[in-house]
Amino acid sequence: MTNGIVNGNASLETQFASLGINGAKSTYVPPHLRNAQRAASSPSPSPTINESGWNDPRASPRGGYEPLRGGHNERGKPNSSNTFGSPRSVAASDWAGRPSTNGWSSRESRGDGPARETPGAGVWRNDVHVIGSRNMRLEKELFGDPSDPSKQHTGINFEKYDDIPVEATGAGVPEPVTAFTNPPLDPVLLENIALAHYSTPTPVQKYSIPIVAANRDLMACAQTGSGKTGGFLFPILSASFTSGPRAPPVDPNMGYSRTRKAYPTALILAPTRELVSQIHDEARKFAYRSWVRPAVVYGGADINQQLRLIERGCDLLSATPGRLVDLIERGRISLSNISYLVLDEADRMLDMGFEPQIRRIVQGEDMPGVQDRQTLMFSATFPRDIQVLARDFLKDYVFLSVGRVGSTSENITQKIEYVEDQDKRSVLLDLLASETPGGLTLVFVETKRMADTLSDFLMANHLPATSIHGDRSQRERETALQTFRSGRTPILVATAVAARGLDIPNVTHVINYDLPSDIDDYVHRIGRTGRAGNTGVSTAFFNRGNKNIVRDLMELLREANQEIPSWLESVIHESAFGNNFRGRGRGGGSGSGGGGGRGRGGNRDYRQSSGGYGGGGHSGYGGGGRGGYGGPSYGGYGGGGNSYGNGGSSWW
DNA sequence: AAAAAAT
Repeated sequence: MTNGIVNGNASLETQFASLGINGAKSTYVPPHLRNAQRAASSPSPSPTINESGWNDPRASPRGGYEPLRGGHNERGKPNSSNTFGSPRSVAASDWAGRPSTNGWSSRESRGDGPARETPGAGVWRNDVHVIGSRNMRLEKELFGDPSDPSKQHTGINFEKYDDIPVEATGAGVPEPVTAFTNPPLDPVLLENIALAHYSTPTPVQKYSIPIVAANRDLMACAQTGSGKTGGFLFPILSASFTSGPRAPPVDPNMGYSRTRKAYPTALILAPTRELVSQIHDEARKFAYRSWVRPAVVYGGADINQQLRLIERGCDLLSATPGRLVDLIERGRISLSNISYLVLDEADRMLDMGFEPQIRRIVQGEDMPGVQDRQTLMFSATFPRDIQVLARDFLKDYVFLSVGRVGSTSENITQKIEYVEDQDKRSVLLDLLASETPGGLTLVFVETKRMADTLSDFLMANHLPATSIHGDRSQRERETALQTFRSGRTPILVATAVAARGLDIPNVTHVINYDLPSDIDDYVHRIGRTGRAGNTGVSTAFFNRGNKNIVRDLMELLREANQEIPSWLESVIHESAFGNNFRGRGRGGGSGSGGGGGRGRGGNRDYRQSSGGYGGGGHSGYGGGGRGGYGGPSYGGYGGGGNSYGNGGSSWW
């Protein structure tokens, strides 16, 4: 939810203008930064100038903060007892000799006194969670109101979820919860959950809440729309609210370094900037009124802005790997305080070549070892490289497999049209012409160039379209997303950057102008519609160039009870002989690959397969047959040679 | 083959 512009179009202009007024270069400030700054700025800001926070002397990199020597003294208190590493001299009952918990991470927690407290933000003081006062303006910004369609809450709350198959395996799986209740969740979190109008936990949440509460690690095969974000935010925030901040370590450079270092206690890694931004927005909701300060860092945005915001509080950090590594190298973020690590869309991150950065972050820096933190990993699939990552990053984890939410849900009608490449444009125009007004249409293409040319083409035809892809600037990307969300440009042409995770309410139609070559991508793409119990339509343009996906596509359509055009059947026969493009290990390409297996490892807990490493084979899952979802397509690697299919490698 | 991501 890219917010910040919800107050109207003027808001954006005003904020850019205010940047100019302050004599700064007109650096682009992404929406969430504007919000965070506003939230952090003084309680009674003068309307426009302070909106950006830049006029607040405390926001200045030089002028604002206290000198660092001597640690982070609380304003108005004697300096002597507040140095990092030296016990605080406070009443015996409270701090228990801990150093300044929460570090410098918020002014409030440094005891700035009530006058400086930010409305809507709490503090951890004297071992007590002091809840911040309510702030209606912030509440409206975070949770929206019923009249704001761009803030509708999605992906949560429907009975349909009861039908989604969930499998939890591992030693001693905690019983799932059935509701958001006080034990195990912190009351403050419950209030925020209520504000967000979430009434019932989704399957992922039902399991993840007790799993994390029991200090277990989690490997979850689940897709967005399954309430994944809440699945990790709820238990982590709940535990954080209850137990308070973890004491930051003594930094040997503290007295000399010019810069402050942030010591987040929770880290969330995700593959794309927009996704990270969206997670951060959720975190802001559920951290409301608590001592936890969410922060976010990603590339393409002004790093100095991000640094300033980090200095204002960085307890729960959402990040893309590259920018995080950068900030670690600059010595501005330490991971030594991490209690919770979340890898979201892990398979996607590996696909994108993030493994070196991720390994560096998790294993090559100062993050506590696997035994000293809790790790949650989310992935749509569970191919071998993810299994290896799970083995390295997780300890005795619970494996959770949630059925495919997007595709199996019958609220998406999937249509496949045979369209030759040269006809695609005119077919698209026809399709868009027959669109019912009020809905949003997402058009997926394979290349960035195509995204540009196609959106240009649509605009030339007087259609309100925009585009998003990785070669556009971050500013353009966010503007595109915002105008799309708000309905000002109800047609968005997108590359894979928008395929996963983005939660955009009211997308009524997903058009696969170009089909992806990977069925998982297809599933994610169509999952952008039909959310929140709404119905959605997906149309795919298929031609002979898409042979590589036809088998998986048919399987999927069948699974989802969708109509399968007869010509599609003939294409599969065309390609059945000659080039066996899938080389599906044993079975010679017959349909026995198993529903959902997709030659990629499916989403089974491999530890239960014979030959799997590490796992104590416990029972509970028969393992035979097509179990509704994620049928076993491999016989466990390690034993039996190459039955593992092509393990995610390409066939060409 | 393409996309994404630190600069």
